[in-house]
Amino acid sequence: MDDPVQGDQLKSIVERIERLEEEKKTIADDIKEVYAEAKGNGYDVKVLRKVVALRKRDLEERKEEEAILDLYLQAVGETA
Amino acid sequence: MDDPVQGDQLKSIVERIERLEEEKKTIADDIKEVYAEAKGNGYDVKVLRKVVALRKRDLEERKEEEAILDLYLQAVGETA
Amino acid sequence: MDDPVQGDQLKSIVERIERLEEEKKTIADDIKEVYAEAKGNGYDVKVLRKVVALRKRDLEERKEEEAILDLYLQAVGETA
Amino acid sequence: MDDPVQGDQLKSIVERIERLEEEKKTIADDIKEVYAEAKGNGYDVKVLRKVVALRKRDLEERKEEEAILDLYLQAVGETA
DNA sequence: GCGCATTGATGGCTGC
DNA sequence: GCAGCCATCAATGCGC
Repeated sequence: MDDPVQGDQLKSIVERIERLEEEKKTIADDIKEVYAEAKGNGYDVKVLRKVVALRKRDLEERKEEEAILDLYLQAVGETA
Repeated sequence: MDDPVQGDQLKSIVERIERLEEEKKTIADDIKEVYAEAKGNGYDVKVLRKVVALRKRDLEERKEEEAILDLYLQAVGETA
Repeated sequence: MDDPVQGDQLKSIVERIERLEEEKKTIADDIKEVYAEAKGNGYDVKVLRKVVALRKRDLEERKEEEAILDLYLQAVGETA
Repeated sequence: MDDPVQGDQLKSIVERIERLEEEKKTIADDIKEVYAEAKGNGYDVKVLRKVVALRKRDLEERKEEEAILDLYLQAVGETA
């Protein structure tokens, strides 16, 4: 641990994470801005969020069904 | 609502949000990757997370203290 | 806080929670048993879990759609 | 799989699991209610949770110690 | 100030 | 038996 190289590696890891988290926060703020702007244009934010969530869910649902289909196929025919 | 322009605006809003959320997810995945890589190099992820959280907290406290200091300075007639 | 009645109330709260958590654990164990039994009868537990999860998701999806429909109706007609 | 009896068995398994999961959810909701009620009576939920968690841990540790004690007793030729 | 939604942490289950 | 994965649960932050 006192090895400078090890210390540098740790430092590098932490800094990479912090950098990425900043970027993530920036994007999260951008999203908030879009909602705020939409609200300013008369949209109901709650509804908007529902729409986005529902579309996301639909997408996941579709993926999920594919996954279970694959499982069935494997269970029946031994091969994917 | 049946106004095509309004519909397009709504569509645009939803798509902008979805685009941003994808970016956010990409970054979140990057962060996970860094942790996974660190783990592969023998670091304790739990500890790592604590370090990051602690630094974040420290940073926020420092900002908070600066903000308070600014208030004090203003209160005594100094311009920050 | 030193009021015995207050102390008893706290005790009562904690005990109610603990009782409920025990019940919850019992049920969780029952679920495990069912899976184990199914496995003993030749069922693929992984597939079983997928089936259960998928059905749950379908149900939630339906509820979600109803919720968003209600929101739309409210947004349009002012009344639920 | 096309055997009706097998199909019924599968159905039965899934339904038993779903029934149990509903019960589990009911209890989880009851627990939430108790916390909410406690909050309404002026208790700090966060602290309450700590209390419950601590007692749980204590209980587990006591069991653990008993288990170790049993092992010791067996090791010296005593029957537990 | 409260409730909600997201995010992070923990513990349990499964597969190797 | 252990590591990785997943589901659950607690905590924080945000919006109303």
